[in-house]
Amino acid sequence: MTRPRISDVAAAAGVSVTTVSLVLNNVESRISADTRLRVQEAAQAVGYTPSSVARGLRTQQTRTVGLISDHIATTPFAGRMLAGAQDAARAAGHLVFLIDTGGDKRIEHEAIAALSAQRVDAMIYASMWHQILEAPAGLPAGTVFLDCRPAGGGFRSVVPDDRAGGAAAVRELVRAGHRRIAYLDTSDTTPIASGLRHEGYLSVLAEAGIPVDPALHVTGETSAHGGRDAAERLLDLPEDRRPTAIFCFNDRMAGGVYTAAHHRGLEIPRDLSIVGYDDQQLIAAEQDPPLTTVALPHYEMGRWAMEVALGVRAEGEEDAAHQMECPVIRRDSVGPPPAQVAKPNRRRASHTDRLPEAAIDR
Amino acid sequence: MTRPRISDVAAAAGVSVTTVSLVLNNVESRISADTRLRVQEAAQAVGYTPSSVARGLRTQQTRTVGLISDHIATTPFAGRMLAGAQDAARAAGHLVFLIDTGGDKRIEHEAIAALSAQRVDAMIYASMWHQILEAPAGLPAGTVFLDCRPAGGGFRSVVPDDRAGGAAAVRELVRAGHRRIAYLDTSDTTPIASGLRHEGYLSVLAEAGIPVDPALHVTGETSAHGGRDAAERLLDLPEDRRPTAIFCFNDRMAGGVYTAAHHRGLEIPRDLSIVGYDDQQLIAAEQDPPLTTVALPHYEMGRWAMEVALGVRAEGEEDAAHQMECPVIRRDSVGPPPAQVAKPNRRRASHTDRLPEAAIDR
DNA sequence: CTGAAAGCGCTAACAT
DNA sequence: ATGTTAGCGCTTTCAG
Repeated sequence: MTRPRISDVAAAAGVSVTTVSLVLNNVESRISADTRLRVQEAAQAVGYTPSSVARGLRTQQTRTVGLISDHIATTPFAGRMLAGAQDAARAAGHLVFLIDTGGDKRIEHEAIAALSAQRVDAMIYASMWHQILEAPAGLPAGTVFLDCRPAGGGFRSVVPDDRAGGAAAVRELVRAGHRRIAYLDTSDTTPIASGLRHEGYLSVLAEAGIPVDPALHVTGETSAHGGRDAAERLLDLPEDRRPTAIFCFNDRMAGGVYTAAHHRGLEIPRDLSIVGYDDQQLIAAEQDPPLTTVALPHYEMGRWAMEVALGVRAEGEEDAAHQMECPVIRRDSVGPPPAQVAKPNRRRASHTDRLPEAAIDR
Repeated sequence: MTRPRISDVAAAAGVSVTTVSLVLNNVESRISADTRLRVQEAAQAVGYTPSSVARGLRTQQTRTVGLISDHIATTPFAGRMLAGAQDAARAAGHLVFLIDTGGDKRIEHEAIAALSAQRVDAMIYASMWHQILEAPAGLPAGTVFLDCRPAGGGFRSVVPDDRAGGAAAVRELVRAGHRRIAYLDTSDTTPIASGLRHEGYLSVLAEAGIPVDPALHVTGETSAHGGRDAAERLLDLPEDRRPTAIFCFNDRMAGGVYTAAHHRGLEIPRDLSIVGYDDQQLIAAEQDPPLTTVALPHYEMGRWAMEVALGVRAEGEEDAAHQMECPVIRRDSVGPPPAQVAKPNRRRASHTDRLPEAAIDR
């Protein structure tokens, strides 16, 4: 038994294939209402489903999109990007081919070729985390970069605004009254986010008139363990130099800070406030107390990328390299700093008092 | 500028399209070596990429597969299934359409229709977690179910062997010398895995001649919090009835057990041994000490599903509903039970001594 | 060893 | 208001 085709429907309805095509595609109502009905019934009766393949060949539009990524599909990390991209694609009536290259350049090359051969209407090149990378050869012109940017430019892209995100995190802490705020950074120099968040940290300190203490910028391996080690160093500082709050490069490292704090009998947020980054559900929401963190707008970025790739969103010229806001997710790991027990410091107190709300409020 | 087609290559090489097609598809070397070379060079020169769409129309084979899932792509959970499926697809020269329905039946229905319209060569229906579900209407005959099974049968499927997995977890504990082993179960009655793992638990207890204590089977919400609460109840038991080891429904809940243990000053595994399930990297590997757990063979299941869907793996008849082994991942949360301090119990001791290794060893 | 030609299933001029 | 027909770009008989 072979699949019914349009001519079968035409025969069953006693009309031409043109008519069938016209009614099934809702083209110009130049077809009479009752032929229309007859055709629809005939199509139903024979169980007809138009072939997207034939249609694609004829129209030169496949209504498919290729999404190439290094690891996003196979990693517990950025699945929400996929969800956003998918939703946008579905809304536009497109199907998505997903290829995870695992970071293998050869596979990536093949993927681009295969996707081109499939005549996808658009292509998205996604990364697991915010980075700047060499655009692979052979990418079609309209390709949009998701969570990464091409080193040489030439493609549209969307990435999180990590600078603003870092600033928002630290501002959260400054608002709560903290003055000794550490940045527990990753020692990995690859992620561009590390530096950007640091810039955000520095800018808010400046806004709030808080002097920078280099001892409060520590780094560690990007893991709970690394976070814990780095936190130990911070908490080993003499009491007047010890931070009352720690902004962590990510939630995993923040998890390590919890461990370090618990081991010293420090209660969060009473004795120490913590802000993470990434809003990884499995970590952030399940800490005790739940971790206040900055969310990466994965879903929105995925959606944006797909929408501009498909042309349903007309992005402005200046928007070719889009930055997306990272909202802070308030949970319970931030509180006011512990009351100063010893050596109250006039200088510190006065600064806190005249903290310009306006300056830290946007 | 339009894409070059096969006739352009033919013209450039001074041969017919037949010849071009033949050499580009490596068909029967009835083509002379030098025409072959000329054609290849011409193809290269004009930048020719065969259209999979046209080829698909002609051959009625698209070399594409549809993968419909509820949530696997957008959840931090089972991405490895995708990786396995992808790798198998790539090995077979197929591209995969991925559709996440978010559990929405209407979207699922549209997805099946869209994929059929695309004339995919095969289809996989995947679930985020092991369950038995009603097969949606319209699924093509050869569809294979991944991490789930159709209630009525009729489709091939692959799921983890949760019964054996539960048994392996508990055996791990029995081997370490434990006799008072709790099963910290989920209170959610949906997951079929819960009951299967319980069966495994019971069977190993029986094997080892350990009497079942109903007080040692507790349930909680499927989260760190739920795990913690349930663990509290277990640890509140009078000393002689308290478990020395806890097998948890999953790693998240096991994380809660760590918290409960720490709060009481219990050290793992010195005072309490723990085994989880799922091997979620973000949780299991980052616990302190790292959690011994049972891994779900996501990658292998994804691979298996794709291979049978594509027919590269000839599964036996009896294998239509395949069960895949869940390996235990040994880390550092299991140790011998704490030395009995009070009321040494002759019965208990004698049992431990004559524990039949053979019985618990397979 | 190579080429001509039919046809995969559809859409869209162009007729009528 | 509806039908005829020419392709979309390829593979594959069937002839030479």
